Amino acid sequence: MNLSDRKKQILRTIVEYYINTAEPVGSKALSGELGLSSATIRNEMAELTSMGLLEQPHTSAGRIPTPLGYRVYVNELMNSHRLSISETEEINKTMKVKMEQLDKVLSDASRLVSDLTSYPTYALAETSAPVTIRRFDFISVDQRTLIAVAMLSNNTVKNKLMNLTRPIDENFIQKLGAVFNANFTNLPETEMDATLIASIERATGDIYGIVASIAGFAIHVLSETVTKKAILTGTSHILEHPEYRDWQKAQKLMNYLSDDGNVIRLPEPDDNSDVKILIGPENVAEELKDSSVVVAKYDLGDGVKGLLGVVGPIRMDYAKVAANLSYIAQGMKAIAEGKETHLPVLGEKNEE
Amino acid sequence: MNLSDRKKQILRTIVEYYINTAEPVGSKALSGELGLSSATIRNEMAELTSMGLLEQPHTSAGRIPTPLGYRVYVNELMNSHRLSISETEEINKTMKVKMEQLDKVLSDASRLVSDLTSYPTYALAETSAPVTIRRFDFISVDQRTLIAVAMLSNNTVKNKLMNLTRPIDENFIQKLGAVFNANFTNLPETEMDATLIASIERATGDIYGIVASIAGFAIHVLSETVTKKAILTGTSHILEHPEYRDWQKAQKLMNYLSDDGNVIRLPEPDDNSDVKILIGPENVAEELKDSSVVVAKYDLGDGVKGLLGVVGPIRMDYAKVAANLSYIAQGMKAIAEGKETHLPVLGEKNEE
DNA sequence: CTTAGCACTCAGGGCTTTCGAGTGCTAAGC
DNA sequence: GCTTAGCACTCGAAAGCCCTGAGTGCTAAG
Repeated sequence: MNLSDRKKQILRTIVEYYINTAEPVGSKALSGELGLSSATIRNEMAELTSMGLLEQPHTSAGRIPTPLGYRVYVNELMNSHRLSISETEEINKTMKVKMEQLDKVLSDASRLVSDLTSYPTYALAETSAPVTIRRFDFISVDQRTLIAVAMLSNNTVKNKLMNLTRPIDENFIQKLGAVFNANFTNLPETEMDATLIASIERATGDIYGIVASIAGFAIHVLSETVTKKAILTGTSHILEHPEYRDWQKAQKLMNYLSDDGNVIRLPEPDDNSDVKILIGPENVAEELKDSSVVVAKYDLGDGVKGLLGVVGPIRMDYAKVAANLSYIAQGMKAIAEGKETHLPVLGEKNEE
Repeated sequence: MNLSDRKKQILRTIVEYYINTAEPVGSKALSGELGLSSATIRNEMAELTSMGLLEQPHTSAGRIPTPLGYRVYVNELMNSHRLSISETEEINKTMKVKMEQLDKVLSDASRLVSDLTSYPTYALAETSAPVTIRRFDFISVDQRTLIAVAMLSNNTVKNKLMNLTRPIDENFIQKLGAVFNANFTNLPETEMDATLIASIERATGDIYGIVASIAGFAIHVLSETVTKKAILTGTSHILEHPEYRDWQKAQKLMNYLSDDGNVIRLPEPDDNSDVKILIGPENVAEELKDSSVVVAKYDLGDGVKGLLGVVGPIRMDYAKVAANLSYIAQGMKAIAEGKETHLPVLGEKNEE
């Protein structure tokens, strides 16, 4: 998109003005800001309108950006928002709380973003590398109770308590361990089939019916780790934005988001960028055509990756949201590792 | 509250009419239903109004129940809603899906209720009996990695993977197990103090700094099990109800509910009843003064108890909500035990 | 005690008017 | 040739107004 510098400046000013006020921007308002007469600006605006970057809600109103206008803004004009000292300090302070499990990391990060941006925020996690069981251990609690512990290739540990119908003997437990570790480890879920399980039953001489339970546990564990996890926070924020004052619109969006499946299917940033921005109609889902999505990816190591995303009106403060998202996505790894977070404090004080 | 039979009937009819339509009820509408002239009904309504059971939104409108009116209705007039065959069948069908963890039981039950009632629904779980650690096990994964497994008195098992700075030797692991099981089991969290931990460090001759980590893990585990868990589903339903068309009201309520702490502090049914109903101003929280809460309690055994609650407008179908809640609360135990749920199919087909 | 009749009230919907922000166009100025 | 002042025009939003009709309380007759 080839625009004169002045057109660029006008477009940028309009987008930013509109992001803040949610009111169509008229030529007079800009003339003060840019040192040009309103007439001149009207001429420029007319051209931007015919180029499809601006539109008028009705004849006698100011201009608002079209989705294409936002796209040009985001691609070419947006100053990357520099987090102010107070912003980074707030983030760091909140992050410092040491977090323990993945669940908590996700929900805390998501809450943090949604508090900072006033938009609903989702966090997704998935373990990308195919997980296998690296090792089994069996611990007898008492004569009729056994704990099966599975250690996974991604360094997480799962366990299950099993109740037996008759007393079990210690030798058998040893044998269970030996056989399972020899034959049932490092397998993808698909190879844990009935034949294999039957052969293990024979090898151990299982008379408790426990082998089948353990195999079931193993399969369950693997299937569970593949599942993506979604967390959603701050949906009620959308009610603050005038574009969702119509309760049906708000509800449509909230319903869409409250189904984890939908959230999981949202797109992710390309390999070479860390934030992706989808503006209004660029979204594939019908329910999101009137909204925008900003999404960042993070990597916690150990094969755990995920997305952190924000959903809001098309009139969204893309610069600020993108800055916050990528800063926090970046910090999540430190958090997950339980380190005291110590992200660099960025930027100087922003324009305000 | 002493009312003539006719007054009772009129009050009941008004409440039920208003629950369905959300429109003030006039004397004419009732005269058809009750076989009395509108003038007579007006006289009765005037009296009910002066008794504080009904009110008029404005002079020329019909009557709506006051919170006190609802209270009388709930206490004395409400037919307990009999779930229709199709209703119970739907519930049973949905419940039959076998659920695995507490988390899932809660969120499924909560979703089920919110789908059935179209109100936001919360589910709380808490383990009431103080939990202790019954037993520790330590499994070495490799030279520098150790899994600590804690088995709790409520038959759940927790574990944590620990990384060591230097290779560990098998004898030391044995010793760890012996010492921890002898000195650190069956203790409340409060007794796991620094003195005790120091003495264990001495007894094991810990040179890895691992004792402190294990103790930390144990304390964390215990503190976590005491924590109440809250799940919230279907908040967007409130937008469907005309009393929350004003976005600020909707947001006030949603915000209040989205803070787990608030939800946890909601009241619970008295010992002798299984459902509690709080009508509008009867709620202590300012944010709930315009809403009603219906809450049922359940008991999953193993010391896990909880609440299942619905929040909605004061004009709520108390009978139906209470019936659904208590039916499902009753069924949760079966679900949690992984049984095929087989609740009795209740009632005959309802009035409609 | 019930009911028909009647005058009265008042919120809500529809219609009109007014107001003003903003526009495009034209003509004058630098 | 670009910029700007001026002007007529457009049209949504807000305000005012009227009308309608549902619902009321009261009274008097059955």
